[in-house]
Amino acid sequence: MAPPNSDVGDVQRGAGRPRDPRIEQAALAAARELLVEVGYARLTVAAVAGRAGTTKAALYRRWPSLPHLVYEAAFPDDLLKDWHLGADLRADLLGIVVGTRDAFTTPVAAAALPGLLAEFSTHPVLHNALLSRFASVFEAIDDRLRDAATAGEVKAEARSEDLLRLMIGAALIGVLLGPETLDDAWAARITDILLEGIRP
Amino acid sequence: MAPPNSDVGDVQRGAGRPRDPRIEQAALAAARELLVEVGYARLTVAAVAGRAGTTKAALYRRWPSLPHLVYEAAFPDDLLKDWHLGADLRADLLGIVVGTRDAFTTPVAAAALPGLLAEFSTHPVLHNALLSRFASVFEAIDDRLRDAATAGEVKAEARSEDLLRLMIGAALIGVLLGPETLDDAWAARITDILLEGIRP
DNA sequence: CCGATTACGATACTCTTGGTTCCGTATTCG
DNA sequence: CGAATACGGAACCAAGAGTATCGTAATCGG
Repeated sequence: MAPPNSDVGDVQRGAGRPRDPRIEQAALAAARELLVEVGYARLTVAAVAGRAGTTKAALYRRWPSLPHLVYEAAFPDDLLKDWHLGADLRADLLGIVVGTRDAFTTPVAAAALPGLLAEFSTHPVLHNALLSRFASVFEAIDDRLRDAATAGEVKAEARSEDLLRLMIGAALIGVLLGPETLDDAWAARITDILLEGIRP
Repeated sequence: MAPPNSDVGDVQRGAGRPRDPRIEQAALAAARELLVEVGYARLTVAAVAGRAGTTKAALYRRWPSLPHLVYEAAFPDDLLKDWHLGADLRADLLGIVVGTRDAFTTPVAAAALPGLLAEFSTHPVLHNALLSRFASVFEAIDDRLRDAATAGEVKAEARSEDLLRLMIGAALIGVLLGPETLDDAWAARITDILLEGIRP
Protein backbone atom coordinates (compact mmCIF):
# COMPACT_ATOMS: atom_id res chain seq x y z
CA MET A 1 0.00 0.00 0.00
CA ALA A 2 2.96 2.28 0.56
CA PRO A 3 2.99 5.24 2.92
CA PRO A 4 0.83 8.31 2.38
CA ASN A 5 2.51 9.09 -0.90
CA SER A 6 0.99 9.66 -4.29
CA ASP A 7 -0.85 7.56 -6.80
CA VAL A 8 2.16 6.77 -8.91
CA GLY A 9 5.78 5.85 -8.43
CA ASP A 10 7.86 5.69 -5.29
CA VAL A 11 8.99 2.76 -3.22
CA GLN A 12 10.20 2.39 0.32
CA ARG A 13 13.72 3.06 1.59
CA GLY A 14 15.38 1.15 4.41
CA ALA A 15 18.96 2.29 4.61
CA GLY A 16 21.26 4.67 2.85
CA ARG A 17 21.08 8.39 2.45
CA PRO A 18 17.46 9.55 2.51
CA ARG A 19 15.98 11.50 -0.30
CA ASP A 20 15.94 15.22 0.09
CA PRO A 21 12.22 15.97 0.44
CA ARG A 22 12.74 19.50 -0.84
CA ILE A 23 13.66 18.17 -4.25
CA GLU A 24 10.28 16.55 -4.72
CA GLN A 25 8.46 19.76 -3.91
CA ALA A 26 10.81 21.87 -5.97
CA ALA A 27 10.36 19.57 -8.95
CA LEU A 28 6.58 19.64 -8.75
CA ALA A 29 6.58 23.40 -8.40
CA ALA A 30 8.97 23.79 -11.31
CA ALA A 31 6.83 21.50 -13.44
CA ARG A 32 3.75 23.54 -12.62
CA GLU A 33 5.46 26.78 -13.52
CA LEU A 34 6.89 25.47 -16.75
CA LEU A 35 3.61 23.87 -17.76
CA VAL A 36 1.94 27.25 -17.66
CA GLU A 37 4.89 29.06 -19.20
CA VAL A 38 5.77 26.83 -22.12
CA GLY A 39 2.99 24.25 -22.28
CA TYR A 40 3.09 20.50 -22.17
CA ALA A 41 4.68 20.00 -25.56
CA ARG A 42 7.74 22.10 -24.80
CA LEU A 43 8.20 20.83 -21.29
CA THR A 44 11.51 19.01 -20.92
CA VAL A 45 12.94 17.03 -18.06
CA ALA A 46 16.13 19.02 -18.18
CA ALA A 47 14.20 22.26 -17.81
CA VAL A 48 12.27 20.98 -14.81
CA ALA A 49 15.45 19.74 -13.20
CA GLY A 50 17.22 23.00 -13.91
CA ARG A 51 14.53 25.17 -12.44
CA ALA A 52 14.19 22.87 -9.47
CA GLY A 53 17.90 23.24 -8.87
CA THR A 54 18.65 19.57 -9.32
CA THR A 55 19.42 17.08 -12.09
CA LYS A 56 17.53 14.71 -14.31
CA ALA A 57 18.87 11.73 -12.39
CA ALA A 58 17.22 12.91 -9.20
CA LEU A 59 13.89 13.22 -10.99
CA TYR A 60 14.07 9.80 -12.59
CA ARG A 61 14.82 8.46 -9.15
CA ARG A 62 11.36 9.65 -8.10
CA TRP A 63 9.17 9.33 -11.17
CA PRO A 64 9.40 6.64 -13.82
CA SER A 65 8.79 9.11 -16.65
CA LEU A 66 7.99 12.70 -17.38
CA PRO A 67 4.24 12.18 -17.74
CA HIS A 68 4.14 10.70 -14.26
CA LEU A 69 5.77 13.80 -12.87
CA VAL A 70 3.43 16.04 -14.82
CA TYR A 71 0.42 14.12 -13.64
CA GLU A 72 1.36 14.46 -10.02
CA ALA A 73 2.12 18.14 -10.52
CA ALA A 74 -1.12 18.94 -12.28
CA PHE A 75 -3.52 16.69 -10.40
CA PRO A 76 -2.53 16.56 -6.74
CA ASP A 77 -4.47 14.37 -4.39
CA ASP A 78 -6.62 17.14 -2.99
CA LEU A 79 -7.76 18.56 -6.29
CA LEU A 80 -11.24 17.08 -6.05
CA LYS A 81 -12.78 17.79 -2.69
CA ASP A 82 -15.95 16.35 -1.28
CA TRP A 83 -18.95 18.51 -1.90
CA HIS A 84 -21.05 17.69 1.15
CA LEU A 85 -23.78 16.17 -0.99
CA GLY A 86 -27.19 15.71 0.48
CA ALA A 87 -28.77 19.12 0.43
CA ASP A 88 -30.79 20.30 -2.52
CA LEU A 89 -30.34 17.99 -5.50
CA ARG A 90 -29.79 20.86 -7.87
CA ALA A 91 -27.20 22.35 -5.55
CA ASP A 92 -25.45 19.00 -5.37
CA LEU A 93 -25.29 18.61 -9.13
CA LEU A 94 -24.20 22.19 -9.59
CA GLY A 95 -21.45 21.60 -7.09
CA ILE A 96 -20.12 18.69 -9.09
CA VAL A 97 -20.27 20.60 -12.34
CA VAL A 98 -18.49 23.57 -10.82
CA GLY A 99 -15.97 21.39 -9.03
CA THR A 100 -15.10 19.48 -12.17
CA ARG A 101 -14.83 22.67 -14.14
CA ASP A 102 -12.57 24.21 -11.52
CA ALA A 103 -10.36 21.15 -11.41
CA PHE A 104 -9.93 21.22 -15.18
CA THR A 105 -9.59 24.94 -15.73
CA THR A 106 -6.71 25.52 -13.37
CA PRO A 107 -4.00 26.99 -15.60
CA VAL A 108 -1.69 24.12 -14.86
CA ALA A 109 -4.40 21.47 -15.28
CA ALA A 110 -5.59 23.00 -18.52
CA ALA A 111 -2.03 23.00 -19.83
CA ALA A 112 -1.38 19.43 -18.77
CA LEU A 113 -4.68 17.75 -19.56
CA PRO A 114 -4.48 17.37 -23.34
CA GLY A 115 -0.97 16.04 -23.20
CA LEU A 116 -1.77 13.65 -20.40
CA LEU A 117 -4.84 12.35 -22.18
CA ALA A 118 -2.58 11.44 -25.07
CA GLU A 119 -0.17 9.61 -22.79
CA PHE A 120 -2.94 7.54 -21.29
CA SER A 121 -2.79 5.02 -24.09
CA THR A 122 0.92 4.56 -23.43
CA HIS A 123 0.77 4.71 -19.63
CA PRO A 124 -2.29 2.83 -18.37
CA VAL A 125 -1.12 3.51 -14.83
CA LEU A 126 -1.73 7.19 -15.31
CA HIS A 127 -5.06 6.48 -16.89
CA ASN A 128 -6.23 4.55 -13.89
CA ALA A 129 -4.75 7.09 -11.51
CA LEU A 130 -6.81 9.92 -12.91
CA LEU A 131 -9.89 7.75 -13.09
CA SER A 132 -9.54 6.80 -9.46
CA ARG A 133 -9.66 10.48 -8.65
CA PHE A 134 -13.26 10.39 -9.80
CA ALA A 135 -14.12 7.11 -8.19
CA SER A 136 -15.23 8.73 -4.96
CA VAL A 137 -17.22 11.30 -6.88
CA PHE A 138 -18.92 8.56 -8.82
CA GLU A 139 -19.85 6.68 -5.72
CA ALA A 140 -21.16 9.80 -4.07
CA ILE A 141 -23.26 10.81 -7.03
CA ASP A 142 -24.49 7.25 -7.37
CA ASP A 143 -25.75 7.18 -3.80
CA ARG A 144 -27.21 10.63 -4.11
CA LEU A 145 -29.09 9.66 -7.23
CA ARG A 146 -30.44 6.54 -5.63
CA ASP A 147 -31.79 8.56 -2.77
CA ALA A 148 -33.32 11.04 -5.16
CA ALA A 149 -34.92 8.19 -7.07
CA THR A 150 -36.60 6.73 -4.01
CA ALA A 151 -37.70 10.23 -3.10
CA GLY A 152 -39.29 10.49 -6.51
CA GLU A 153 -37.08 13.37 -7.55
CA VAL A 154 -35.56 11.61 -10.53
CA LYS A 155 -36.35 8.72 -12.82
CA ALA A 156 -35.48 5.33 -11.48
CA GLU A 157 -33.57 4.46 -14.64
CA ALA A 158 -31.31 7.49 -14.40
CA ARG A 159 -27.70 6.33 -14.44
CA SER A 160 -25.18 8.21 -12.40
CA GLU A 161 -22.47 7.14 -14.79
CA ASP A 162 -24.23 8.82 -17.69
CA LEU A 163 -24.64 11.93 -15.66
CA LEU A 164 -21.06 12.07 -14.49
CA ARG A 165 -19.73 11.47 -17.96
CA LEU A 166 -21.87 14.24 -19.35
CA MET A 167 -20.52 16.57 -16.71
CA ILE A 168 -16.89 15.65 -17.18
CA GLY A 169 -17.24 15.64 -20.93
CA ALA A 170 -18.74 19.10 -20.95
CA ALA A 171 -15.94 20.46 -18.78
CA LEU A 172 -13.31 18.69 -20.85
CA ILE A 173 -14.64 20.00 -24.13
CA GLY A 174 -14.70 23.43 -22.59
CA VAL A 175 -11.04 23.22 -21.69
CA LEU A 176 -10.09 21.90 -25.10
CA LEU A 177 -12.07 24.56 -26.92
CA GLY A 178 -11.25 27.48 -24.69
CA PRO A 179 -12.17 27.76 -21.03
CA GLU A 180 -13.27 31.36 -21.33
CA THR A 181 -16.85 30.25 -21.89
CA LEU A 182 -17.08 28.15 -18.75
CA ASP A 183 -18.48 30.78 -16.43
CA ASP A 184 -21.03 30.28 -13.68
CA ALA A 185 -23.89 30.85 -16.06
CA TRP A 186 -22.60 27.97 -18.15
CA ALA A 187 -22.47 25.76 -15.09
CA ALA A 188 -26.02 26.70 -14.21
CA ARG A 189 -27.29 25.96 -17.70
CA ILE A 190 -25.57 22.59 -17.84
CA THR A 191 -26.88 21.68 -14.43
CA ASP A 192 -30.40 22.62 -15.41
CA ILE A 193 -30.32 20.56 -18.57
CA LEU A 194 -29.04 17.50 -16.76
CA LEU A 195 -31.39 17.89 -13.84
CA GLU A 196 -34.46 18.28 -16.01
CA GLY A 197 -33.17 15.48 -18.15
CA ILE A 198 -33.45 12.96 -15.36
CA ARG A 199 -36.64 14.12 -13.69
CA PRO A 200 -39.49 11.63 -13.72
CA MET B 1 -8.97 29.17 -51.77
CA ALA B 2 -7.02 26.36 -53.37
CA PRO B 3 -8.58 23.55 -55.39
CA PRO B 4 -10.83 20.93 -53.80
CA ASN B 5 -8.11 19.70 -51.55
CA SER B 6 -8.10 19.18 -47.83
CA ASP B 7 -8.31 21.44 -44.83
CA VAL B 8 -4.59 21.65 -44.24
CA GLY B 9 -1.44 21.96 -46.25
CA ASP B 10 -0.89 21.98 -49.98
CA VAL B 11 -0.24 24.80 -52.38
CA GLN B 12 -0.66 25.23 -56.10
CA ARG B 13 1.65 23.89 -58.82
CA GLY B 14 2.20 25.48 -62.20
CA ALA B 15 5.05 23.70 -63.90
CA GLY B 16 7.44 20.90 -63.21
CA ARG B 17 6.81 17.27 -62.62
CA PRO B 18 3.40 16.73 -61.08
CA ARG B 19 3.01 14.92 -57.81
CA ASP B 20 2.18 11.30 -57.99
CA PRO B 21 -1.37 11.15 -56.63
CA ARG B 22 -0.93 7.56 -55.55
CA ILE B 23 1.61 8.60 -52.96
CA GLU B 24 -0.92 10.74 -51.14
CA GLN B 25 -3.41 7.91 -50.94
CA ALA B 26 -0.79 5.37 -50.00
CA ALA B 27 0.49 7.60 -47.22
CA LEU B 28 -2.96 8.19 -45.77
CA ALA B 29 -3.73 4.49 -45.92
CA ALA B 30 -0.41 3.62 -44.30
CA ALA B 31 -1.00 6.15 -41.56
CA ARG B 32 -4.43 4.70 -40.87
CA GLU B 33 -3.06 1.19 -40.66
CA LEU B 34 -0.19 2.14 -38.42
CA LEU B 35 -2.39 4.23 -36.17
CA VAL B 36 -4.48 1.19 -35.39
CA GLU B 37 -1.51 -1.15 -35.19
CA VAL B 38 0.92 0.81 -33.04
CA GLY B 39 -1.04 3.82 -31.81
CA TYR B 40 -0.38 7.49 -32.11
CA ALA B 41 2.59 7.61 -29.79
CA ARG B 42 4.63 5.05 -31.70
CA LEU B 43 3.71 6.31 -35.11
CA THR B 44 6.79 7.58 -36.94
CA VAL B 45 7.16 9.37 -40.22
CA ALA B 46 9.69 6.87 -41.42
CA ALA B 47 7.29 4.01 -40.77
CA VAL B 48 4.49 5.70 -42.70
CA ALA B 49 6.82 6.44 -45.59
CA GLY B 50 8.15 2.91 -45.55
CA ARG B 51 4.75 1.27 -45.63
CA ALA B 52 3.56 3.70 -48.27
CA GLY B 53 6.53 2.73 -50.40
CA THR B 54 8.00 6.20 -50.48
CA THR B 55 10.29 8.44 -48.45
CA LYS B 56 9.99 11.03 -45.74
CA ALA B 57 10.83 13.80 -48.16
CA ALA B 58 7.79 13.01 -50.28
CA LEU B 59 5.57 13.20 -47.22
CA TYR B 60 6.98 16.49 -46.01
CA ARG B 61 6.35 17.80 -49.52
CA ARG B 62 2.65 17.23 -48.87
CA TRP B 63 2.11 17.82 -45.19
CA PRO B 64 3.89 20.33 -43.00
CA SER B 65 4.18 17.93 -40.09
CA LEU B 66 3.20 14.49 -38.91
CA PRO B 67 0.12 15.64 -36.99
CA HIS B 68 -1.24 17.23 -40.16
CA LEU B 69 -0.92 13.95 -41.96
CA VAL B 70 -2.51 12.07 -39.10
CA TYR B 71 -5.35 14.51 -38.96
CA GLU B 72 -6.14 14.13 -42.61
CA ALA B 73 -5.87 10.37 -42.32
CA ALA B 74 -8.14 10.06 -39.30
CA PHE B 75 -10.69 12.76 -40.07
CA PRO B 76 -11.36 12.84 -43.80
CA ASP B 77 -13.70 15.42 -45.19
CA ASP B 78 -16.68 13.14 -45.40
CA LEU B 79 -16.54 11.82 -41.89
CA LEU B 80 -19.45 13.89 -40.69
CA LYS B 81 -22.39 13.62 -43.00
CA ASP B 82 -25.52 15.64 -42.97
CA TRP B 83 -28.30 14.01 -41.03
CA HIS B 84 -31.32 15.32 -42.93
CA LEU B 85 -32.57 17.16 -39.86
CA GLY B 86 -36.14 18.25 -39.73
CA ALA B 87 -38.09 15.17 -38.90
CA ASP B 88 -38.82 14.21 -35.32
CA LEU B 89 -36.74 16.30 -32.90
CA ARG B 90 -35.74 13.28 -30.91
CA ALA B 91 -34.68 11.46 -34.04
CA ASP B 92 -32.64 14.45 -35.09
CA LEU B 93 -30.81 14.67 -31.78
CA LEU B 94 -30.27 10.95 -31.68
CA GLY B 95 -28.80 11.15 -35.16
CA ILE B 96 -26.27 13.71 -34.03
CA VAL B 97 -25.32 11.71 -30.96
CA VAL B 98 -24.92 8.55 -32.98
CA GLY B 99 -23.08 10.34 -35.76
CA THR B 100 -20.63 11.94 -33.37
CA ARG B 101 -20.08 8.66 -31.59
CA ASP B 102 -19.48 6.87 -34.87
CA ALA B 103 -17.04 9.51 -36.01
CA PHE B 104 -15.04 9.22 -32.80
CA THR B 105 -15.15 5.47 -32.29
CA THR B 106 -13.70 4.51 -35.64
CA PRO B 107 -10.60 2.52 -34.71
CA VAL B 108 -8.37 4.97 -36.48
CA ALA B 109 -10.15 8.02 -35.07
CA ALA B 110 -10.07 6.62 -31.57
CA ALA B 111 -6.35 5.98 -31.91
CA ALA B 112 -5.61 9.42 -33.30
CA LEU B 113 -7.93 11.59 -31.26
CA PRO B 114 -6.08 11.83 -27.95
CA GLY B 115 -2.78 12.54 -29.65
CA LEU B 116 -4.30 15.12 -31.93
CA LEU B 117 -6.03 16.87 -29.07
CA ALA B 118 -2.65 17.28 -27.48
CA GLU B 119 -1.18 18.74 -30.63
CA PHE B 120 -3.93 21.31 -30.92
CA SER B 121 -2.17 23.65 -28.53
CA THR B 122 0.92 23.49 -30.73
CA HIS B 123 -0.87 23.52 -34.09
CA PRO B 124 -3.79 25.95 -34.01
CA VAL B 125 -4.38 25.19 -37.68
CA LEU B 126 -5.35 21.65 -36.83
CA HIS B 127 -7.50 22.87 -34.00
CA ASN B 128 -9.51 25.08 -36.29
CA ALA B 129 -9.64 22.41 -38.95
CA LEU B 130 -11.35 19.93 -36.68
CA LEU B 131 -13.63 22.60 -35.30
CA SER B 132 -14.71 23.61 -38.77
CA ARG B 133 -15.81 20.03 -39.29
CA PHE B 134 -18.46 20.69 -36.70
CA ALA B 135 -19.35 24.14 -37.89
CA SER B 136 -22.00 22.87 -40.26
CA VAL B 137 -23.36 20.60 -37.59
CA PHE B 138 -23.55 23.49 -35.20
CA GLU B 139 -25.39 25.63 -37.67
CA ALA B 140 -27.83 22.84 -38.49
CA ILE B 141 -28.57 22.09 -34.87
CA ASP B 142 -28.90 25.79 -34.15
CA ASP B 143 -31.54 26.22 -36.83
CA ARG B 144 -33.29 23.06 -35.80
CA LEU B 145 -33.44 24.21 -32.20
CA ARG B 146 -34.78 27.59 -33.18
CA ASP B 147 -37.58 25.94 -35.11
CA ALA B 148 -38.33 23.67 -32.20
CA ALA B 149 -38.42 26.67 -29.89
CA THR B 150 -40.99 28.51 -31.99
CA ALA B 151 -42.97 25.30 -32.20
CA GLY B 152 -42.94 25.18 -28.42
CA GLU B 153 -41.03 21.92 -28.34
CA VAL B 154 -38.10 23.26 -26.36
CA LYS B 155 -37.30 26.14 -24.08
CA ALA B 156 -36.53 29.41 -25.80
CA GLU B 157 -33.34 29.78 -23.79
CA ALA B 158 -31.96 26.44 -24.87
CA ARG B 159 -28.54 26.95 -26.43
CA SER B 160 -27.52 24.76 -29.28
CA GLU B 161 -23.89 25.25 -28.34
CA ASP B 162 -24.50 23.80 -24.89
CA LEU B 163 -26.28 20.87 -26.43
CA LEU B 164 -23.63 20.18 -29.02
CA ARG B 165 -20.84 20.38 -26.48
CA LEU B 166 -22.62 17.96 -24.20
CA MET B 167 -22.98 15.55 -27.07
CA ILE B 168 -19.41 15.82 -28.24
CA GLY B 169 -18.08 15.75 -24.71
CA ALA B 170 -20.00 12.60 -23.91
CA ALA B 171 -18.69 10.85 -27.00
CA LEU B 172 -15.17 12.07 -26.34
CA ILE B 173 -15.18 10.88 -22.77
CA GLY B 174 -16.49 7.59 -23.98
CA VAL B 175 -13.58 7.19 -26.35
CA LEU B 176 -11.05 8.19 -23.73
CA LEU B 177 -12.51 5.82 -21.16
CA GLY B 178 -13.20 2.90 -23.43
CA PRO B 179 -15.66 2.91 -26.33
CA GLU B 180 -17.12 -0.44 -25.46
CA THR B 181 -19.87 1.23 -23.45
CA LEU B 182 -21.06 3.48 -26.26
CA ASP B 183 -23.74 1.23 -27.65
CA ASP B 184 -27.08 2.27 -29.04
CA ALA B 185 -28.70 2.10 -25.64
CA TRP B 186 -26.17 4.62 -24.43
CA ALA B 187 -26.98 6.91 -27.33
CA ALA B 188 -30.68 6.63 -26.56
CA ARG B 189 -30.16 7.44 -22.89
CA ILE B 190 -27.99 10.46 -23.64
CA THR B 191 -30.47 11.71 -26.19
CA ASP B 192 -33.33 11.36 -23.75
CA ILE B 193 -31.53 13.25 -21.02
CA LEU B 194 -30.65 16.11 -23.32
CA LEU B 195 -34.07 16.23 -24.92
CA GLU B 196 -35.93 16.28 -21.63
CA GLY B 197 -33.39 18.75 -20.36
CA ILE B 198 -34.41 21.39 -22.86
CA ARG B 199 -38.13 20.83 -22.96
CA PRO B 200 -40.23 23.77 -21.80
C1' DC C 1 33.63 3.89 14.31
C1' DC C 2 32.65 0.89 9.94
C1' DG C 3 30.71 -1.06 6.14
C1' DA C 4 26.73 -1.34 3.36
C1' DT C 5 23.44 1.23 1.08
C1' DT C 6 21.40 4.90 -1.09
C1' DA C 7 21.06 9.84 -2.59
C1' DC C 8 23.37 13.74 -4.49
C1' DG C 9 25.36 16.83 -8.46
C1' DA C 10 27.79 16.61 -12.63
C1' DT C 11 28.59 14.84 -16.84
C1' DA C 12 28.71 11.96 -20.63
C1' DC C 13 26.37 8.87 -23.25
C1' DT C 14 22.86 6.13 -26.24
C1' DC C 15 19.00 6.06 -29.05
C1' DT C 16 14.97 7.59 -31.23
C1' DT C 17 12.70 10.79 -34.01
C1' DG C 18 11.05 15.02 -36.39
C1' DG C 19 12.53 17.59 -39.87
C1' DT C 20 16.02 19.31 -43.52
C1' DT C 21 19.17 19.07 -47.26
C1' DC C 22 21.56 17.31 -51.18
C1' DC C 23 22.07 14.20 -54.89
C1' DG C 24 21.16 12.34 -59.52
C1' DT C 25 17.18 11.31 -62.16
C1' DA C 26 12.47 11.77 -64.13
C1' DT C 27 8.52 14.35 -65.75
C1' DT C 28 5.83 18.24 -67.18
C1' DC C 29 5.11 23.04 -69.02
C1' DG C 30 6.09 26.77 -72.04
C1' DC D 1 15.33 23.02 -74.91
C1' DG D 2 15.24 25.19 -70.36
C1' DA D 3 12.91 26.11 -66.14
C1' DA D 4 10.59 24.12 -62.54
C1' DT D 5 9.20 20.52 -59.71
C1' DA D 6 8.79 15.72 -58.27
C1' DC D 7 10.97 11.34 -57.26
C1' DG D 8 13.92 7.77 -54.37
C1' DG D 9 17.89 7.50 -51.63
C1' DA D 10 20.68 8.87 -48.26
C1' DA D 11 23.11 11.74 -45.30
C1' DC D 12 22.49 14.96 -41.98
C1' DC D 13 21.04 17.95 -37.84
C1' DA D 14 19.04 19.08 -33.40
C1' DA D 15 16.40 17.94 -29.58
C1' DG D 16 15.13 15.33 -26.02
C1' DA D 17 13.99 10.97 -23.17
C1' DG D 18 16.19 7.97 -20.52
C1' DT D 19 20.59 5.53 -18.72
C1' DA D 20 25.12 5.13 -16.76
C1' DT D 21 29.33 6.52 -14.40
C1' DC D 22 31.95 8.98 -10.85
C1' DG D 23 33.25 11.00 -6.78
C1' DT D 24 30.98 12.58 -2.70
C1' DA D 25 27.60 12.89 1.14
C1' DA D 26 24.34 11.08 4.39
C1' DT D 27 22.02 7.47 7.03
C1' DC D 28 21.51 2.79 9.08
C1' DG D 29 22.80 -1.42 11.51
C1' DG D 30 26.29 -3.39 14.15
